[in-house]
Amino acid sequence: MADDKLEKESTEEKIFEAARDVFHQKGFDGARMQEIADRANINKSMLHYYYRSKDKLFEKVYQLSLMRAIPKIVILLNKDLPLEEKLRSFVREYLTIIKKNPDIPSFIIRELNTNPSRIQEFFRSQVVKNVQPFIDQISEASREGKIVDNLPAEQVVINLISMIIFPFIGKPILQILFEMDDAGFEAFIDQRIDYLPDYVVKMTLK
Amino acid sequence: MADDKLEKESTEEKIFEAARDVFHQKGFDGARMQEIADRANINKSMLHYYYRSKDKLFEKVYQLSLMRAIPKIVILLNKDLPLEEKLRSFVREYLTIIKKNPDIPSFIIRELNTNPSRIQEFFRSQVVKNVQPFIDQISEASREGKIVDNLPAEQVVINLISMIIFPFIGKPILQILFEMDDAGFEAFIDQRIDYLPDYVVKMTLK
DNA sequence: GTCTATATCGGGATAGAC
DNA sequence: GTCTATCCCGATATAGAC
Repeated sequence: MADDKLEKESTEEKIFEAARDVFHQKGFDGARMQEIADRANINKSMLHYYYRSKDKLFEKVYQLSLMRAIPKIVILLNKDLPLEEKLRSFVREYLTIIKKNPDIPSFIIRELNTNPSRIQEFFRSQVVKNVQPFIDQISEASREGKIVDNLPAEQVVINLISMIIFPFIGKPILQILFEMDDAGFEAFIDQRIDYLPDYVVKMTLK
Repeated sequence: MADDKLEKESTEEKIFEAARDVFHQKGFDGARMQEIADRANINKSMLHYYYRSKDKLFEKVYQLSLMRAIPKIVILLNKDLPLEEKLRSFVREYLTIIKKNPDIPSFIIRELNTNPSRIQEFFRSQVVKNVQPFIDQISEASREGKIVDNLPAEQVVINLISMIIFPFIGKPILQILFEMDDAGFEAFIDQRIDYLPDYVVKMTLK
């Protein structure tokens, strides 16, 4: 999807976009250089001309995928906002970003579970320290007795992330279970964007 | 884990268990017949002697994995219980089962997202009709105004499943984010088994 | 920069001896 | 049933002409 753009677009870009699509769908192990070439409508040897190897190409793809999924969120988490407001906008923003890149979660999760080492360093260096203020803010609130059931921050955070990310990862199940087509799924996500921010606040804060 | 059993165990069983471990960790595409053979401590050609092909072996593995993860749950969902009780036990039972087979969720989700056709038929034939009564029960409750925010059944169900399954899939993220080792993760799950059943009821029913 | 041809290798699968 | 040797294909990667 996404193209049929007859506009001029460099071979390098065409390759990258094709690679992104294929890696996202099939994962590193399932991806075939030939399929990437076909989708980019170029000769297979061009892949190596521009990117040297499958590994290097993959590296580029997942770094950009992570960059696209994470930094915008992280900025939000570092702002000096009351927890309630931060929860609300975290859920809304995150859902909105993923909606635009709906195959990134399953891609990242797949690679993370299949080949952790390749990708873990990015998390450790880029994500952890930026999420820490948010975690601290929740821990603080919990100590002050403001969190439902006095849950520790880990539980609150995982509940948040679960409800935001999982629907995209579980899309195939969802579509079978509720006989949804792609349009139905999008409507389903829009509904989530609508109610989930307030819902999360309600289920988290006393 | 799980072995070092010096007891006699048939070659066929050793192969199956090794295959299960490798397929669960690496997925179909990432798995290597050689690695399975090594782990089972047998010769590679034995794999073909007993299971003909990688495809056939995989088929056996994922069918058993699904069988292990799903039927017990499904029975529960068909019982004639009040919704509140059903929610509570659904969450508790499901968490407990997955805790014993913690790598199954990411395995199933990976294959479902990577190669849907292979696995979708099972869901369609085995799962959907058995989950339907549960879905109907929730829809009914929603019509009667008993569900928080009057959420439709799809949203309720996905919220449930998300909170149950995602922590296992997201384990690598969790472990980085909260500097958890495996013991820490298990404690984290035990905590969920403890609070989540009631928590879910509270956030779902008025 | 783009193509064709080819090298190289890994991995699934089979043959056949024991 | 178990082993060794080998086949064969598919996939990454490179060489080299244009």
